[in-house]
Amino acid sequence: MYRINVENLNLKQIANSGQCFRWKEVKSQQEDCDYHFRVVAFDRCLEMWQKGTEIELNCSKKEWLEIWSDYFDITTDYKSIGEIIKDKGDNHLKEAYKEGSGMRILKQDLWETIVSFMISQNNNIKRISNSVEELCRRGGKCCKIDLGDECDAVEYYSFPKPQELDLSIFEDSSLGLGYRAPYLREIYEFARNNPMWLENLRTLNYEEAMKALMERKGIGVKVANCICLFGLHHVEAFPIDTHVKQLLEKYYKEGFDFETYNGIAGIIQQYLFYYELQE
DNA sequence: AGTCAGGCTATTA
DNA sequence: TAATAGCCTGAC
Repeated sequence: MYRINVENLNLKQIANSGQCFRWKEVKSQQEDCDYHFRVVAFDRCLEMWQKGTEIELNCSKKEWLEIWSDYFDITTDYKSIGEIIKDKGDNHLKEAYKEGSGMRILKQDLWETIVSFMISQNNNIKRISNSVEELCRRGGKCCKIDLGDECDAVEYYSFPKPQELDLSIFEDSSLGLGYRAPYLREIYEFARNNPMWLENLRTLNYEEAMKALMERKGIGVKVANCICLFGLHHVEAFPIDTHVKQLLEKYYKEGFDFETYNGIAGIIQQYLFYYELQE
C-alpha cells in the first residue's frame, strides 16, 4: 500500500473523461472513501481509493515512482494551467474548470492507445469498452492478484501486444468491431512486421506523429489526435469529436481562442469535454 | 423506424 | 479541394 496526496487529481473526473477504457469503478466496502477504481495498464492492475485529495494505492512506493506516477502525469503542473484559465479564460471554460480541476492527461501505453482509439471511431463508450475487454480476454495474458483475506482474488487480462496476438480473432464478429476489424487486423500485422515503427513514433514531434499515424488505414485526423494526446502526450493536440464539435458551435460561435492555450490545447479540450458530458 | 454513437475510406463533382 | 454515401452494431 502507498498513499499519495496531490492537487488536481480526481479519479472520477479522469475515469469519465473518455481517455481510458479500462478503468472500472468498484463498489467499495470501505465507507471512508469517495471513489474506488481499478485500472489495468502496463500488464498490471492497480486499485485506487480516493478520499478528498488523499489517494491510497495497492502498490509499493517503488512501483508508484517507477510506473504509476508517470502514468498520472505527475510532473505536469495542472495548478498553473488552472491559474491561466482563471486569469485569461472565458466564462464557459472557467465553469468547466471549476467542475473538472482534477482532470489529468494520462500517459497511457502507446500501443493500447492506438488500438483503443481505432476501435472508438463512430462508436460509443460501452461498445468500445466491451470490445477492448474482449480483445484482452481473448488475446492478452491472464494474471491474478490477491487483494487480501477479505476479498476474492481479482483476475485480469493484459492488453495484447502485436507479436502475441493470433490475428484470426479478427475473422469472426465476436469482438463487436464491425467494419473496424480489418483496420485492427492490419495495424496488428503492420506493427508486428515493423517493430521499430512504434519506437520511432515516440521520437517524432506532434506534426510528424500525426502524419505517420494517418498513413495507417483506420486512423484519420480525430483518432490520430487522440493517440497524440493520450498515447504520446503531445498536449497541444486538440481532438475534435462530435461532442467537442457541438460545444464549439454552441459556446464558441465566434471562434475558440487557441492562441492563449498554445501548446496545452489538449488539456483545455479535456476540461471542456468533461464539463459538456456532465450537463 | 430512424437516429446516433468520442469517424474513416472511397467516391464523386 | 470539398462534399457526401456507406459502413458494423446496439441503444434509445
